[in-house]
Amino acid sequence: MRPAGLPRELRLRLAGDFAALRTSSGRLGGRCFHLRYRPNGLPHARLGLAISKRASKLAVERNRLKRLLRESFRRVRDRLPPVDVVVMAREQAVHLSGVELLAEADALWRRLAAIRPEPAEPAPDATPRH
RNA sequence: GGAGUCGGCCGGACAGUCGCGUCGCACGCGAGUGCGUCGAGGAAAGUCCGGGCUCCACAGGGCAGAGUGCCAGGUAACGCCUGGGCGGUGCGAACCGACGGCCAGUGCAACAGAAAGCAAACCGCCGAUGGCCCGCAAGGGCACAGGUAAGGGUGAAACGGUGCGGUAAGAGCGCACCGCGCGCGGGGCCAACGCCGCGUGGCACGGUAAACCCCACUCGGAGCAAGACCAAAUAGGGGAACGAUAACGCGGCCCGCGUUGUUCCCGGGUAGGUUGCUGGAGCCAGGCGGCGACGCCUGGCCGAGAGGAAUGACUGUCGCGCCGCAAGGCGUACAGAACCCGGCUUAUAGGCCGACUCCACCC
RNA sequence: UGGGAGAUCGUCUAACGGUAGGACAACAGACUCUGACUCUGUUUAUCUAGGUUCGAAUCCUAGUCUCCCAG
Repeated sequence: MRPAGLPRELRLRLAGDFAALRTSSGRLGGRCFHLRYRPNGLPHARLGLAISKRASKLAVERNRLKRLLRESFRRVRDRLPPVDVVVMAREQAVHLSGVELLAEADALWRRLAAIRPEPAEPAPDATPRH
């Protein structure tokens, strides 16, 4: 796997993964992003995005946020601990330019990398909650 | 040169690095890797209409309900488009218009006003005729019966307009012209219409149907989470109700058609994959028919198909706009496909092309 | 995706097509030594743009926003 790539395996795609993050996870808050994380027992980090209509009513704005976050995650993912992380956008995010948002995301990645994950709790069973 | 109207079109370009998705090829046991290919819009938007497609019955009958509403044409269809008529706005090019029917019925019209509708008469005018009074009489007076709708005033709206005659005063009461209604003929795509001609009626049939309603036409219901296939799993558990004059499919109701147990509560279980999924009322060029919307023929082309959801990030050069003497700086719209089309509506920096109108000046 | 409902003073709500009313709140005054209560008065609104009508919160069309329902 190319080190700077972002294949689909590195994305959170199941509702159960999101549900697990909602119930038990650590949190970090930034000016325009909010993220939650938990160890996943895999050799790499995984990214999930939750950009709601609260962040912006325009689909083109929400797509821009998601693409910028994916790009940012792609560049730093091999320096991150093996956690699942879901990023939520706040309402102020849409008013910022691309470079400002990337800087904002980088600050969060650094804070996430600084946190030493607690020693390997067992991998979350993928049973989806109803 | 300035101001404007209509129609059509574009809505950044090129290069490099990293990255994502579809498809094809190659390598690899496999995970995957490499190369190539294609990868948002004119509105993809709002979801306001119309269709295709799928299932329910082959989409059937009636009632109810909803929509449309000058005429003709275009179209798969439409509430869309084109042409024409009528009305309105503008000097004009042009633009705008739910624009059928209140002599089928019912209703409404605040305030004002005499009166708001099968007409009536407040102020006014008259009082010829009848009545009363004065007078010998001629005649005069009163305004009781009565006549009148010309004038005043109210209102959004009050039963044609102007002129002449006529009269007691008046009045389509009569006449002329204008307007209006009806009929016939011509014109108009056998139409709307009322452009022209002829005849006829003294002449209201008031307004309102985006009031109920009437008339004409259209509409069966649901929606790609439609629907189809594959695999896996579970238990045909307990209770209650209805019962073939029943229940469900089926949706407001009835008929009709189809199926055979159906429904509710408690408890338990499953909701994984494939397909539908993009070649179509498709796009481009040329020719022909038509005022036009559009149609027909010939040739060429293939241009997204995701599924926690790809089409991105950065750098450089150029273009365009604004600021600045300059170096340079800033900006570069509205906005992101989700079954697919045809429309409508709304948003949109800047720019290009064509046709036409008005004003000013020059030849 | 489909279907339905709504928008009226700062807030909650009324109003056959005919001067948009009430309650709470705010402000001013009265009562009181002061405050509260009470009384009186005042201010403030029809989501936006068009249309129908003599006249529109009401009827119609388009838009904006909010809420609800089904899957």
